[in-house]
Amino acid sequence: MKLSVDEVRELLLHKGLKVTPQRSAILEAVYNLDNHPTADNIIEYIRTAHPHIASGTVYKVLDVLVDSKLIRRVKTDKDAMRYDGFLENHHHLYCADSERIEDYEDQELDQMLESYFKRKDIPGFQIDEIRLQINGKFTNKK
Amino acid sequence: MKLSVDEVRELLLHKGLKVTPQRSAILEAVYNLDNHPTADNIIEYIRTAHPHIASGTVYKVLDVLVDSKLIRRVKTDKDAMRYDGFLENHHHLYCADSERIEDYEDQELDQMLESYFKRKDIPGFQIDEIRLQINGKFTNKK
DNA sequence: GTATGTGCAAACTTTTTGCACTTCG
DNA sequence: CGAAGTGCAAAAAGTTTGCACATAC
Repeated sequence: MKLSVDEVRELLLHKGLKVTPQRSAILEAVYNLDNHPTADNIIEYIRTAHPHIASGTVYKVLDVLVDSKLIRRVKTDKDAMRYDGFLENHHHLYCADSERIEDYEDQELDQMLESYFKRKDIPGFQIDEIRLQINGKFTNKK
Repeated sequence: MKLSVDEVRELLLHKGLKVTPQRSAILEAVYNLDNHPTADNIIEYIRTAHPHIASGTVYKVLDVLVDSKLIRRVKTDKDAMRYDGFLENHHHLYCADSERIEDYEDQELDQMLESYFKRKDIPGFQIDEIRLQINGKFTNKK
């Protein structure tokens, strides 16, 4: 998924956020880096075009983008948080060896889970969303 | 799940690990603290009985225990890693508001997922295990 | 013009590391 | 006894914070 600066601008405005060059660059970076980048990956990527951005700013902007649901945080077993610009509901394939994370989308699976949990109530818990962590190994090269 | 020091000793020996007071105390702590504790929670808990344990040791031991599959790391959206002493395959209920995490076990669900992914191959990926992150809100008090 | 965002640097939290000393088997 | 584990303290890595200055609307 590649987005232009204009499309990114639209996304920000649509959420009622002020459009700044930093926000545009960071949002564009998360969408265009498709490897579920860390904050550090994002900073490095942005600095090629935008050398004076402060890392504190990147963290602050990432928080804003997560809060307004333009991007998501991705859980990992490692220390650094990773980010995800894929908007539709989806799951993740994790490979512990390579630390590679790929998106996995499957509507049939989502429907199956939805009808399952509609039937099978969890006492004392109200479900917002279900995400699968599919752990295993990639058998192809990237 | 409450374990005695002797049961903990057995678990360590069974994995071919040397038994030390620190390892026993840490493993016991992870099993007996049922709130998916952080390293800090574990240190605090152990120090009541074992005041001189070094935090570096706790981190080293936790790594060993995770490697030998006696405990698991639990992914969260927050900074601190959490640990889980529940051995059987299970899923997690997450509440972002309260940071509470509960275990969720359901064999019917596991069977459904297993047969689904047996049928639906993911090209280029070999599945080891599937875990659900069920995000939502707890409606009862703890 | 004003509320909001950014840069910078310092601080903070969590985790890792190196090395001398200790302990388990 | 020897290999492996521990304590300690220092440092690394990732992230947050406070405040003066700059910018979007």
